[in-house]
Amino acid sequence: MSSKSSADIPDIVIGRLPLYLRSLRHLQDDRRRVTSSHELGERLEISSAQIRKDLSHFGGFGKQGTGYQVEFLIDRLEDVLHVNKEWLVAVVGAGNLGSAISHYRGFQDRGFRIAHLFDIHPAKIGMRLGGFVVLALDCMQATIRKDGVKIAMLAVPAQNAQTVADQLVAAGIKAILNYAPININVPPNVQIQYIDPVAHLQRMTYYLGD
Amino acid sequence: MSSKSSADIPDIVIGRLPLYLRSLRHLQDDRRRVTSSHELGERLEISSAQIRKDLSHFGGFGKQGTGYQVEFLIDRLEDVLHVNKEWLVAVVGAGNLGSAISHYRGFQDRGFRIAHLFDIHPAKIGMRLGGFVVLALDCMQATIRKDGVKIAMLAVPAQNAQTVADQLVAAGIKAILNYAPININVPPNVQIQYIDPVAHLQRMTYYLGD
DNA sequence: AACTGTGAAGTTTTTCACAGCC
DNA sequence: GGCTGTGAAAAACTTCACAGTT
Repeated sequence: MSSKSSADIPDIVIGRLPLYLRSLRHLQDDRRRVTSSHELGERLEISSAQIRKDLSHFGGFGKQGTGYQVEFLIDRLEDVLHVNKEWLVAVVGAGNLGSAISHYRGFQDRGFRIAHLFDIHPAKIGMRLGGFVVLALDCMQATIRKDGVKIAMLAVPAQNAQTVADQLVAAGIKAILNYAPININVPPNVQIQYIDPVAHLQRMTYYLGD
Repeated sequence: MSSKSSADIPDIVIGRLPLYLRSLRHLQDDRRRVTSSHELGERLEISSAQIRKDLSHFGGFGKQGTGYQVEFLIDRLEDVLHVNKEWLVAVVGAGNLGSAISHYRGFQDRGFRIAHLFDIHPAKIGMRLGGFVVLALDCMQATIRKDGVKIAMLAVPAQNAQTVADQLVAAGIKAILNYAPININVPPNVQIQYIDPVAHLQRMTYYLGD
């Protein structure tokens, strides 16, 4: 019933919280004030018991007989995930992907603001992309350290990903979202997550047959 | 020891196979002929026992005392995942994201070829993007059906995602990779996977603290 | 009547540990 | 000696089912 220390809570539970938060926002956009584990579960194709158990790790957010207040639950989940403030994010790589990331509006309203965009190619440095001036990789470490940026998105070619990640870690980055299709080693106190569209496609073709 | 019918194999195992395949390709790029569950496990931060058990679902691919032949294992995993052929993929949405997807070179060598790029905006139709001419959404269903495309990447705004997904399913699409940050309903015989960078970021900020 | 929070039960997934082979 | 493949054991995760609350 009471909240526990963060080490107790399974990572798989943490991974679902952003999905709950996302669905709750959609409910809120539809002017809904109250919801239930059953309704959320239907939207997300997750069992209602699962949702109740996940949320119960952090305290009793619902009311028996009533359900969950949408706004209240959003606030609580934002607290838990530490997105009740705005995080600065550095983007490394100003190719097509880095450019798309820089133009994407969807980070801002969910707790993340792009602070800088870096690239190694002299031809790109100084260009404007998505409202950012492309900065040289040479000033990356100093800039990240100066502004206290803790999160980076890595959109460089696979062959450079480890080197750049090492520089990011040295500059004080604590979380990396890696778009390069390669595994990267980081110290245990640094978070890493991967985005590999092809891995998702291959997972689906397994079920498609020949 | 012998391979089993696909229904027996846990989806979580299938989800790891693309990662094994990706690592094996990197080993192959480094001219390595042989590897082991231990080496793969170190690179992927997965236990060696896990890798052996996963692979054993599909038959005995390794040799005791020796390990796994890199090329042989790549071929076997490509067979299992059905990426031993080239799949055609339709991209819907020619905004920044659709544009980045269309320019990305990394789909081709891993079994996927972009066949078409669709958008609804008259201003974009006819433009060249990443080697593709943007086609009107009106001709999407006919084009997909004509070419027998089975896979689509959805890169449209969240508010349009469900509608477009319904059209894709009606046109015969069997797998959707959805980049829109919203849950979508599809029939049970259609595969769906999600890419939501913000969900990954929020998962990491949980561990970053305030 | 409707819904949460939660122990207990059930299921899935991972790890262990070792026989068997190169 | 080094490695796989695999039953058995352990751990993790999900679902059940219901007491308790609104």
